[in-house]
Amino acid sequence: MPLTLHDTLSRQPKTILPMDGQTLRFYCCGPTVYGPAHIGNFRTFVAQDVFRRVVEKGGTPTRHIRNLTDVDDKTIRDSQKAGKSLSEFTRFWTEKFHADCLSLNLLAPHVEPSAVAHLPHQIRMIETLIERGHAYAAADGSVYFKVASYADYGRLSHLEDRELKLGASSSAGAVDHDEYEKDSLADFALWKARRPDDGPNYWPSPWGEGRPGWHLECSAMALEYLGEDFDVHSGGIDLIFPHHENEIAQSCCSTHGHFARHWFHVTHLMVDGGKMSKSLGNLYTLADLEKRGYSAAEVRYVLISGHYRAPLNFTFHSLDAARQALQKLAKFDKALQERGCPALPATQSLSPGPFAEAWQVLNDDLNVPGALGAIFATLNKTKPASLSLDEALAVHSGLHFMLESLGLKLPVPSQDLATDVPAEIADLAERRWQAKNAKDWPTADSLRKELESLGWLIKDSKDSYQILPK
RNA sequence: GGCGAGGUAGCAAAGUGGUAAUGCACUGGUCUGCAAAACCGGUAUGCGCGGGUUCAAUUCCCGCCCUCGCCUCCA
Repeated sequence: MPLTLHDTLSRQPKTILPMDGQTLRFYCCGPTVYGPAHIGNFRTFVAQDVFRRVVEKGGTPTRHIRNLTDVDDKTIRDSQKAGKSLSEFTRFWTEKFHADCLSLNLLAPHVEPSAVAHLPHQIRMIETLIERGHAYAAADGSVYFKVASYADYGRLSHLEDRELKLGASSSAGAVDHDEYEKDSLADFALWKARRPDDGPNYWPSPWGEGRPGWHLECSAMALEYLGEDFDVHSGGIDLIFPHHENEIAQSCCSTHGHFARHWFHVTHLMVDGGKMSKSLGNLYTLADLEKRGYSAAEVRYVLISGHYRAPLNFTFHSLDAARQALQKLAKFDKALQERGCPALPATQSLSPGPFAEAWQVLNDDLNVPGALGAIFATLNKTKPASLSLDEALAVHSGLHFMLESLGLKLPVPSQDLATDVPAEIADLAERRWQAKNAKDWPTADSLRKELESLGWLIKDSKDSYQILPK
């Protein structure tokens, strides 16, 4: 079953097949490591992760590259503010990022190149662009890409006549005073000449000391690790313009390739119906949510619970819903285990089995919410206790095939959570049990109420009872 | 102003030219001394608004309203 995915460039759904017939090569724009990534950033990375998992589950190996932007205005500014060297500063945030990725069950990219580590590659690309007449050095030592030299500029973002429309832009007046050297307002920096406030963060180049422009790193690293031509390029929807537009221009002008064949963009996450922003106080990191008692798995569930091309509204209620949904899956899995299935399939599941519909839906433009719906529909009509062992094993294997495709790890069912019950609580519970057995309902009920107010719930069964944290 | 995405039950969110998946919440039942948990049910005559096409539209077409994103370095 081939995966189809919407392509931003052609605005059409396209079948995803590796152009070399073997490995699907794809590049994702990674984070700028100057602070903790927020859940909006992670919506994109999680969507890319599901994409990779579905491709691999479908039987196609992948080569996944995701860069780290470890030199730009923000990293330079904030590292100096923190009194740290750029590399020390970005290493710290890179490690934080990796820890979050691990918590969210993101598969590590095959290569995670950093901009600073690929300066020669970027310089080489600039030299080629200058030789071919697509770039020019300004008097101050900066180098710019000449947008007018590339006829196809604007195809991705559909802004063919950008310069004419600049007057309508609200930010048109905010021309960067440092970029007055440009021939045209539309031209963008490939190399930025050293400035006093860069501190010690500059490198030598044929045009003098300075640092690479942001757009260039992705082009250079994609070329290095994927070649001139590769299958899929991905990022947040905000990167379409100018970042990806510029990447296409640089890459196509410095090689003879077509660059990425397919563009996969993930729509932004909204919070409480609006944009996430620090000033509104609704910008959350994974750590913020964990502090409030939510697990990374629950966050992941919320992030994939909307289609990647539709805006998704993040709320705490949706986190609570995710918790219950995961519990429902976990309880079903437990029931299968009680029917004789192993905790996890002995080997990686190879087919969706009874969840074929969910798998099919998932392969139609990565419709995760549709797939989740189909999974629950199958769940609701399957009674583990009434299955033969073979049937149970097929359901179990299919379920895990789908969970692996979505990168969902099941929590421990809440009633199985081992908790330390304080002696005082255990004592109250025991007294209530005695009262109950003595049919002294008023005493039993008041003790149960007391326990509840202390944060503990009692779950009775025939011959015993369980104490659970509320 | 230009380009793009979206408006479906209390919340979230799929989907289809023939009468609306799924999760949460709510609610009825079974069970229980009563609860909780679990299990079995129920819950949008309706899919932003107004026209049109059609035997039939939430789904196609036209117009309008609203929300969100981008328009030079924000995933």
